[in-house]
Amino acid sequence: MPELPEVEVTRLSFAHHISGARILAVRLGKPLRWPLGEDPSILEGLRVIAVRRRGKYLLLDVSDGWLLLIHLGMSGRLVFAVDVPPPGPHDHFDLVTTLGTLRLHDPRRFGAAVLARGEESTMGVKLLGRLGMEPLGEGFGANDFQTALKRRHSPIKQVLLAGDVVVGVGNIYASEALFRAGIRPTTRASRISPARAERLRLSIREVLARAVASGGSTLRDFSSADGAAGHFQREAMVYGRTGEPCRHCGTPVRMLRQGQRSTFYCAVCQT
DNA sequence: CTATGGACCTGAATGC
DNA sequence: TGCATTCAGGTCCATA
Repeated sequence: MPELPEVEVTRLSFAHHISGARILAVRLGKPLRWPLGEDPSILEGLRVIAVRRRGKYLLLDVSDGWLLLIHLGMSGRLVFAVDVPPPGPHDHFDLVTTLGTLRLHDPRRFGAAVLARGEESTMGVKLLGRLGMEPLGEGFGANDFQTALKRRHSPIKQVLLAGDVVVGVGNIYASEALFRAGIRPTTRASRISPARAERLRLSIREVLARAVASGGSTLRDFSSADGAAGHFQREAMVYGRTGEPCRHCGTPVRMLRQGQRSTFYCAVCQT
C-alpha cells in the first residue's frame, strides 16, 4: 500500500497529535516482519518527542534516546484516535498514550514496529543504513543521481524500486515518474543520458510531491491515521490502466512484468 | 560488487 | 456454489 507519499501523509496526519504524549502501554498482536527487539515495557512512562520519516519508515523519537521504527509493508495502515476499539485479528501493535492510541493494522504482516537505541544502533543501521537519497530533500542532486545510475545495469524501473539510489519510489510512482520523464521502464539505468536522468529526477520529485498534496493514492484501502482517503489514483497516467488510452497520445497503455512486479507504460510516449 | 529469484502472509478477484 | 490460481502499495536474503 504505502509508498513515500502515503507514509508522509500518514505522518502528517498524526505527528502533531501524538507529540508530547506520555506512553502508557504497548499491546502486541501477531508477529510482524521483525520482532520488536526489546521488552515493550521499557517504553512505559516515556514521551513521544517527534515523528520523522526516512524513506518508507516512520521514526518516532522517544525520550531517553529510544527510537521506534514503523514500516507499513504492503498492507499496513496506522490509526491514531483517542479511543480505539478492542484490537481485531489484524491489529498487531498498539502504542497507548495519554493523548490517544497509535495502532498498526496490517493484514499481510509485512510491516514492522522495531524498537532501537537510536539510528546508529545495530538495528537502526541494519534497517536504515542502505537507504538512498531522500527524493524531496536537498540532497537529491542531479550529479549524485546521474553518477549512481551510471553504475547500475538493471532496468531503470527496478533500480528505482530497489531504494538504494533514491528512496520512497514504489510500484505506482516508479511507473508514473518514468511516464512523465518519457523513459521506457526497461531502459538500462547506465544508458540513460544526463539530460534524461535530470528529467527523471525532476519527474520523481514532482510526482511524489503532487501525490503527497493529494493525500496519497487509495487503491483499495489506504487511509491516513485520521481515516482520510487519498485521491492521487485519479491522476495516474499509466498505473493500473492496461488497455486504456494513454492520456497524451491515446495509444493503449501496456503492462509488463519486471522482477515479479507489474509495470505500466506507453510504448509511444516512452522511448 | 551487482543482478536475480524466492520468501514472507492474507484477502480479494478471477477462472474453470 | 466450490475450489484452485493469480494478484496486490515492500524488501530482505540466498544464490549466481
